[in-house]
Amino acid sequence: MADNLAISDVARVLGLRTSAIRYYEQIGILPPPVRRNGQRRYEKSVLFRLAVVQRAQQSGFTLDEIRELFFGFRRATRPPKRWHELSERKIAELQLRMKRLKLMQTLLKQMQGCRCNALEECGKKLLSRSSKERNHAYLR
Amino acid sequence: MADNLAISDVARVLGLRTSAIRYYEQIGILPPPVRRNGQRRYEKSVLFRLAVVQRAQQSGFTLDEIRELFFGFRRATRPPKRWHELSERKIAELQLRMKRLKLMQTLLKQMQGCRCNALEECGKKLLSRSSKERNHAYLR
DNA sequence: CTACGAGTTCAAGTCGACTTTAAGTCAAAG
DNA sequence: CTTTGACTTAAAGTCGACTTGAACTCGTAG
Repeated sequence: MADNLAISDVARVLGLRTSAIRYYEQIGILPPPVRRNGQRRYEKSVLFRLAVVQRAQQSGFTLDEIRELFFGFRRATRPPKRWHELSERKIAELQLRMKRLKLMQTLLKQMQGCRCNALEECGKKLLSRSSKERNHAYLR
Repeated sequence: MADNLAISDVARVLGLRTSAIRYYEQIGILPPPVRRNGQRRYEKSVLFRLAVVQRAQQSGFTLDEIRELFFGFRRATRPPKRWHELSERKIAELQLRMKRLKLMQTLLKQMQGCRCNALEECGKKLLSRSSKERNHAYLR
């Protein structure tokens, strides 16, 4: 696969629409690429960048967060303190998210075991738990 | 805490706005409650239901999925086969999501270690991996 | 020369999940 | 009585993340 990819090539590899790629450029997730006859030509590195963007989105980050987190500082200059704090928070957030997914999984499994009141019982647990959590503002 | 909760009580306990609760009723996530002088009065069970809804949302389920998954069959009748399959898929989906969060966490940690090209390298790995995955349509 | 396929821009449209606004009802307090 | 505060409805608005549509420009193939 050569460099100088057309926008449709990039789209195909990543499973995106070309409109999404233009949109990313517009909001500063992708840098404006070189042009040939007015058309965008990309180098391979954009594919790696987009792959990270996709995964970060699947991890629940917004495009604004992604821009900040991954492209918010000049490479070759070490991540500044502000970024370090941000990522530290995000790492903790991911940890919490994972715990919650695990709980959700457990609930679904319980429901499968035909514990038909699992829903209500689980709701009770969640409720008492979240009233505790609400005191030390944990997420967002 | 008595039964016969006003909509504002429910909202306060769950940390929602009243408008969200009315919206849930409208789209069938909550059953229409009894009314007193035209006003909605809820029993405690609605709190448990909403707690589950919130967690499911945080786990990445849409409201449509939540309605199907959790309120899509009459309680007391054991979950039908169709539901069982659906939840089986959702459980697998959660597993995949968790794996991805873990990967994301690893990436962030690598970037913290000032491996400033971690981003590009990680992108490469993700890309080669996802071209494999695309063959056995894994999610959605 | 013209027709095509792929690209371009800019503005407007869509979707999910709500929120906001406007106008109205009701019971209890002053 | 009138005011207050909490509720009601229906319709319109918002936000993020794109998509769609209309009108246009290219280079190449016939």
